[in-house]
Amino acid sequence: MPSDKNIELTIRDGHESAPPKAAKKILDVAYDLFYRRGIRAIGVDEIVKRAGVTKPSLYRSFPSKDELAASYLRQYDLEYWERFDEAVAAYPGDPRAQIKAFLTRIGKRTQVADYRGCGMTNAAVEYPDHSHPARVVSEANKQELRHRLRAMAAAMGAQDPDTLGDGLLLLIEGAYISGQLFGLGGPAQSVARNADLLIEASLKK
Amino acid sequence: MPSDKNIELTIRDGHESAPPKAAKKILDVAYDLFYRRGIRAIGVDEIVKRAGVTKPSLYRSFPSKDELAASYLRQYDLEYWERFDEAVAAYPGDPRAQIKAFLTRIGKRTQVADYRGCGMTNAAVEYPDHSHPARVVSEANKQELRHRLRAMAAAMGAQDPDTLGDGLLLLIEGAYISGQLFGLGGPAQSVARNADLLIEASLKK
DNA sequence: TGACAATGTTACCGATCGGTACGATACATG
DNA sequence: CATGTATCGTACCGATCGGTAACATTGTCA
Repeated sequence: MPSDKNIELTIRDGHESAPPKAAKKILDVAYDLFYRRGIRAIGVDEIVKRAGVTKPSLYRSFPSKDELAASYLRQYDLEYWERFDEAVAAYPGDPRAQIKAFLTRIGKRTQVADYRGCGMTNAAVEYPDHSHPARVVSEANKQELRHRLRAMAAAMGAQDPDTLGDGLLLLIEGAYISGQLFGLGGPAQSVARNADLLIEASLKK
Repeated sequence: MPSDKNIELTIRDGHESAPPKAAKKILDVAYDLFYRRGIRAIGVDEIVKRAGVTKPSLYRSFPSKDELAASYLRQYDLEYWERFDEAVAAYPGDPRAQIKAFLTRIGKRTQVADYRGCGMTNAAVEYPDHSHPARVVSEANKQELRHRLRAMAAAMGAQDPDTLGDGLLLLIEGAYISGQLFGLGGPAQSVARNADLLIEASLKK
């Protein structure tokens, strides 16, 4: 589900001129394959074959497979915050409703066969080395998520905003993982309700 | 941290007689390597080298790398429920305290550099294919965890036991994942407190 | 000592891994 | 039209992947 916007930002840092058309096709295919089947599970040969290009084309646009994986995650990051900001924009000034909307959406997404969870989370599991290009992007995304959740917990008047923000983060990560572990009917479908219960219990009385 | 007990149960289904000594060394090394660096990241050559054995020895005890990975997870499963049952045994008849003890332990374990989360969860992320031998073991472990948590939620008098049990599962999975994502000082350290808040809010008034 | 199971050794297999050298081809601009 | 530039495809690289064949060696126990 990569969008067409901002592709150039994820390729070669956007410093070069117009990005080659092949690069977009490669990134689109890599996005789909990396997300659905895992980064380590996909070889560059399969990517170029499915993209209808050749291997040298890939290495002209991306310095390595690891960097291609990082580009995939940068694209994922863009779309992630788009979804997040949609939920925020839907309920201006009401962080509790924003969280509820975001988690309801996550809960729905998990209830589909072959749901694969969060690409960021999965990449971090695949690459425990903190210096790996893909993991760097992943960790930055999660740090940002933590910041936002803690800020929203504070804005909704939590007794201990950091604890509530972290609790929401745990529920979200749990939903990503259990969504792909249990499939339909799994625990992830209750993430929004559990989050709301936790919020209710964490507000200043 | 593989223990010496019950090894034979995870090798060749335990139907044969005494397990070869080489098999234990192989499984121990594979356990450590698979857990710390990931299954896909480790080749059989590295396993046999670190175990001080040869490749044919590995394939005499394990039919394939995939089955070796499954054996690793069966061993992990044994030790997992040992830890779980310890927490249960520490507070007989008090499921809420049992949960609290288990989650406190998880929270502590996550607060160490290079924490790698749950081997079961990680394996499921590495192998999205539901028919993979390693994933079969992983999914069975998670189903069992869900059963137990829902039963405990019912035993502690939750208004909606299935929702609370699933909520606890989400928090636990979130702790495993965020533990390896954030390292020291991450959200996982608050898993026990958040679980207790959620429990409090979920009990029949 | 004989017998057997377990392990070791060495060498090998085809497939795939990530990555590249190099010449051909399209294309825009003068 | 010519010329340079960028993208293309063919073919190839060494390394590693999971897995095996054939045979020598060890250790144990009767």
